[in-house]
Amino acid sequence: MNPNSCGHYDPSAKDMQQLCISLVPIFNHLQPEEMKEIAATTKSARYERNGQIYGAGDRSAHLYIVHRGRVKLYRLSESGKEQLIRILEPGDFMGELALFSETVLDCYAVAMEKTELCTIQRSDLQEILMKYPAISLKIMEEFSRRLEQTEKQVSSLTSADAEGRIAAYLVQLAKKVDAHVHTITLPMTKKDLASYLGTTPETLSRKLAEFQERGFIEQTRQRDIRVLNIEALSAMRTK
Amino acid sequence: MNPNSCGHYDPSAKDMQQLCISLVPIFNHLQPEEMKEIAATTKSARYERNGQIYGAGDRSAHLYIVHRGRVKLYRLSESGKEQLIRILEPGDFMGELALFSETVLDCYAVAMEKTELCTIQRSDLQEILMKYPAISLKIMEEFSRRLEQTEKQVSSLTSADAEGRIAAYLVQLAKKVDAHVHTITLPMTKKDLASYLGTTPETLSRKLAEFQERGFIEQTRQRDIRVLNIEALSAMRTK
DNA sequence: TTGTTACCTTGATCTGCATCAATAAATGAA
DNA sequence: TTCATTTATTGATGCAGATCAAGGTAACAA
Repeated sequence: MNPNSCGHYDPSAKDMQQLCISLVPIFNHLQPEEMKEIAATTKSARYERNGQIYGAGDRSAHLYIVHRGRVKLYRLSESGKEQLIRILEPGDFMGELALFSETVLDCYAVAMEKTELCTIQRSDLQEILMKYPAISLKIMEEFSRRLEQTEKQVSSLTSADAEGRIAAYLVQLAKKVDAHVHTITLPMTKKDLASYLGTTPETLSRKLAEFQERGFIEQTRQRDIRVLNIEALSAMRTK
Repeated sequence: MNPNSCGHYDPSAKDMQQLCISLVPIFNHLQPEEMKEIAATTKSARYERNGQIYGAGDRSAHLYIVHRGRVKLYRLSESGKEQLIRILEPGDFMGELALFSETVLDCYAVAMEKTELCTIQRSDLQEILMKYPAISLKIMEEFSRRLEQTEKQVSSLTSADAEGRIAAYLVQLAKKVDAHVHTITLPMTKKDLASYLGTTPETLSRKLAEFQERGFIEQTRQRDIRVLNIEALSAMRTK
């Protein structure tokens, strides 16, 4: 699917496009002229909240790089249930499968808020990669990070129960923020989080209530949680 | 871990090493001289059945390419249970995480049979990739394939029950072999397969027995299964 | 060959959590 | 602001499958 058919292409914002290139990790190590050259091959696209970037069944041959905003990637199961794959933040990219194999996309990409993407066409990117091999190294770095992350997700699904997975997720989030504050904000709805963790909203809700009961956490607002006892949560992975 | 400390390094088999390079998909598209150049930087290592190639906690900076034999990659859960990540066959590679990030390995690699690997050092590979950018494209292709595969595994763990996952696995195997024969051989023990599918050997055994009861399959020898009704199995994914 | 070990199978039990249902609360649009 | 829709919570119920146990079988080493 051409991004222009959903989003808005703004041909006048050349500087902004270059900015996009200079912001994302896979390109921001290049020389200014190199960036300029690449920027010339990219297009920019904007999406409103809930705007669909692509859907299952599309045949895209683009690499999408998130410049601003957030994108939700999900699959639909047989029964129509939404399974969250991951959330992309600025600097992340998607669509790479279509770049290397001639496959049909099997998941949906939707903007979670006002979002701006850079897109690069398959053929253009391949030329760029042949010319600037260092970019490939960056992309592979990102690939391996994501592969590691996804493999760990498989591990946690097979080796921990729902309670353990939820606890581990909170610990992981808490460790990212300031070590003393430990107030975290869930990056998505609890419904989506439940899907991501391989459980249901009901179970997630119950487990969080139980953690609070036991004094491990305190739920302040809708998606804000203060972690009070990170050790107890850490000790929770079972099996 | 240096492969030479576990396996046997055979410095006289230069031709064999070159052969190794010429056999794996990420290198076999190169010109003969290019292959020769790369072969000069690789080492060969042999492992006996059950020989450990590396273990969790090791700090490897090698890319391992399977030349002959099969390698089992697994993680140990908190409780010491083995979780199978994947099985590598000739042409597959592993250890790529260590090539791009300075992380400690968190899984085990063990030869399932007499196995021969090529190893390339991190620094050597990075030089090669900068010199021959086409290799990076091949590696990224493989990365994206694996990422897709792993993401699908996550999907199946969250969206299908054990019965559905087992059925889907059989279908997938059956589709790989000759369409008319439909006799498949499990590539691993049922214990490992259960781990891979996120269930227990007991459940796997029971479900296979049930499938046989219902006439969908026929279990011949230990790991041989004749698929009699692939449609019924396909229709089994639930949720 | 024999012994040893690991693997597989079947039975009985028990529990974690999905599911269905019914409010309540929050969010975004108008 | 108000209304409509999505999201979150809490209760009651049922079942798939994990776990424990024990006997049978295949694989491998000596």
